[in-house]
Amino acid sequence: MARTDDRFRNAYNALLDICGGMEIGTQLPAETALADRMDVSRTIVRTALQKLDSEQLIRWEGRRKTLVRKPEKCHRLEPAETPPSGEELERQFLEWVLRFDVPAGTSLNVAQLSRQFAVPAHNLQEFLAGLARFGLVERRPRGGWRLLGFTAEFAVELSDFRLVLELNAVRQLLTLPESHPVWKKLADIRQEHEALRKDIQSRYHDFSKLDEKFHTVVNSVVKNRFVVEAQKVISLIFHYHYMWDKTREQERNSAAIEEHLEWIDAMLARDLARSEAAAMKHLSTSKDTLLTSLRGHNLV
Amino acid sequence: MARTDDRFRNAYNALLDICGGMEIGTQLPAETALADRMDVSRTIVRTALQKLDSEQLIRWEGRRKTLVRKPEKCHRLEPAETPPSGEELERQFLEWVLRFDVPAGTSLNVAQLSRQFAVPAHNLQEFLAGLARFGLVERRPRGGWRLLGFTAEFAVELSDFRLVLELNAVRQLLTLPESHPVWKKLADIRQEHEALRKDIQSRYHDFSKLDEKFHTVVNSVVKNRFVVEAQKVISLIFHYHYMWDKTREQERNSAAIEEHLEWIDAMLARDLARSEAAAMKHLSTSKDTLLTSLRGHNLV
DNA sequence: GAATTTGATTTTAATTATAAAAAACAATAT
DNA sequence: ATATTGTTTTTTATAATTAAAATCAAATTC
Repeated sequence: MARTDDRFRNAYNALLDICGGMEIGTQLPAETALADRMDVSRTIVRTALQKLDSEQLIRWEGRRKTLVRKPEKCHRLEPAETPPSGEELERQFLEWVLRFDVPAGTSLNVAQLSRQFAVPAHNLQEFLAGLARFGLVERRPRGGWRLLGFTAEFAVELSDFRLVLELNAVRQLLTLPESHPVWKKLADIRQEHEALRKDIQSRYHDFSKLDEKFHTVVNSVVKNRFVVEAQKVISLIFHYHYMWDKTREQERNSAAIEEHLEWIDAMLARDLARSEAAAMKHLSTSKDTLLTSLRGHNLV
Repeated sequence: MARTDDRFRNAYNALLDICGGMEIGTQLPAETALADRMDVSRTIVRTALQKLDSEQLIRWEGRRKTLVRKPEKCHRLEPAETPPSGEELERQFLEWVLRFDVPAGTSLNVAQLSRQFAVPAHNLQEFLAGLARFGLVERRPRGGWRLLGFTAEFAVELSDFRLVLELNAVRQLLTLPESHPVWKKLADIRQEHEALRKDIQSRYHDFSKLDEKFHTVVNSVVKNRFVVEAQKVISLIFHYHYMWDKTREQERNSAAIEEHLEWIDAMLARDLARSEAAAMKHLSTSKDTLLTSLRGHNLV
C-alpha cells in the first residue's frame, strides 16, 4: 500500500455514525453532501459507500442509498494512530543529540533515525533539510547527512547571535508606552524571581522554566518572523542543555536569578544603558555555561 | 530503474580511458586500486569490469583482467548530465517567484516545479523544507506547499531583520584594528562608488552589483553561521528585487550611492553614532524601495 | 430546462518497492 | 602475512504504486 488509508478509515467510521442516527429504510444524503459534511473528497465517500454496500449495511443502486440495517461495533475500522508532529520530532531529535552527546561529525542515516523516532523517513528528511538552513546539519556529498552543531564554536556563535537578538529586543522594549502589557508581565515575573530566590534551596530545579519564561517575555515584543524562528532554535538548544547539565545547578541558578533581577530592574527603571549592560552580563554567563557543559561532554 | 546509474557510467568511461592508455595483453590493476583511483566503490568497479568483459574488451578470469583490444569511441556511455546545484535551484526559484510575481498564498506543487526547474522532485522537496524554516513557504495540511512570502508584511520584517544584523556588523567593524583588511576594502569600495557616481548616466545598471559587494564587505566581519545563513537569504531577495524592479532605477541608484558614501565615510572616520545613523538611513530607503516594488507588483 | 447528482477519468502527491552504490565480511591467492 | 577477490548485508535515491483530490461530462430529478 502506497499511502495510509487513514482518511478513508476515519470517513468510514463517521459514515457509520451517520447511519446510526438514521431510520432503517431511509435514504442517505448525496455523495457531495456527505463529502462536504465530513470534509473529505467524493472519492473517499464513494469507496466508503461501496464498503457499506458490500457489508450489506446499505443497498446502493444509482443515487438510491437505502439503509438496510444499523451498523454495530464490530463494523468500525481501527482508527488511525496520530503520527508525531514536526515539533515533537524536533524535541525528540534534540533530546537524542544532547542526552547521548552525539559528537559533531556523526553521520546520520535517515532509515535508522526514522525507525528510532517512529516517523516516516520522508518526514525526517524534510526536518533535516530544515536544520541544514541553520547550519546544524549538512548533506554529505553522496547521500546521507552529517551532524555539525554542538561544538564549542557552535555554542559561541549561537550565543553571540542570541546576544544580538536579545539586545535588539531590549532596545525595542524600552521604547514601548507605559500601557503596553509587557510592563505588567515584567513586574509579575520579577515577583516570581523573588519568590524563587527565597526558596532556592528546595526549588532550584524550577529555574529552568522561569528562565525560559523570562526570555520569552523579553523577546515577545519583537514581531518578526525571522527573529521568532531563530529564537525558537536558540531557546530549544539552551533549554535542553540546561536540562542535561546538572553540575553546580543550584549555584548557577542562584547567580542567574540575581542577574535576571538586575536586568529586570534596569528595564523597569527605563534605563537603557544599564539594561544593555545587565543583558550582556547575563547572556555572557549563559554562554560560559553552555560552553562549559559542551566541553564537559564532548571531551570523550 | 530506481536510481540513476550516473556513477556507473562515469566510472565505466574512466575505465575505458585507463584501458586506452595500456598495452594489449597487459593486466589491469586490482579492483581496490581502481576503486581508489576513480573514487568509487568496488561494486561499481566490478559491474564496469563485467561489462568490459561482456563487450569482449578484456578477459576477466579471477584476478587476471587482461586487455584484449583497445576501446573505441562507440564503447563510451552517454555521460550523465549534471543536476543543478542547490544554489542554482535557489536562484531559479526566486527568479521565478519575482519575475512572474507569483502571489502569496499560491499552492506550489512539487511535481510540476521539479519538471519546470529540471531537478529531481526529491531535491525540490528538500529545498522547500529549508525555506519553510525562514517562513517563506509552509506545508499545506494535506500535502503540497504554499508560498507565504513576498507580501508587504514580509518585506517589512525582512528589512527590520536586516537592519538588526547590519547594525551589529557596523558596531563590530568599528572595533577592528587599523591593520584589519576590511579598512582597505572599504577604502577601495569608496573609490568604486566615486567612479560610478561620475558615470552614473551610462552605468547606472552597475549599481546592483556594487551594492551587493558593499553589503558583503560590511557583513563579512561577522563570523557567525546563523548571521551568514540569514544574510544569504536577505541579500538574495533584495538582489532579485533590484533586478526586476526597473522603475526610476537611475534616480534610486544615484541616491543610494550618496547614502553609501556617507555611510562609508562615517565608518572610515571611526564615528559610531554617525555610522549607525547613515546605516539606518540607507536601510530605511532600501526598505521603502522593496515595499514600493512589492506593492506595484502584487496589487493585481 | 436548470440545478443537482452521479459516473468516469485525470491529476497529484505520499509511501513503498527496488535498483544502485557502499560497506562489511569471508575466502582465496600471491 | 598481506593483498586481492568473492559474497553478503546495509543503505540511499529514485521510480512505481496507490490513496486521495480534482475535474469533467453525462444523467437524473424537480
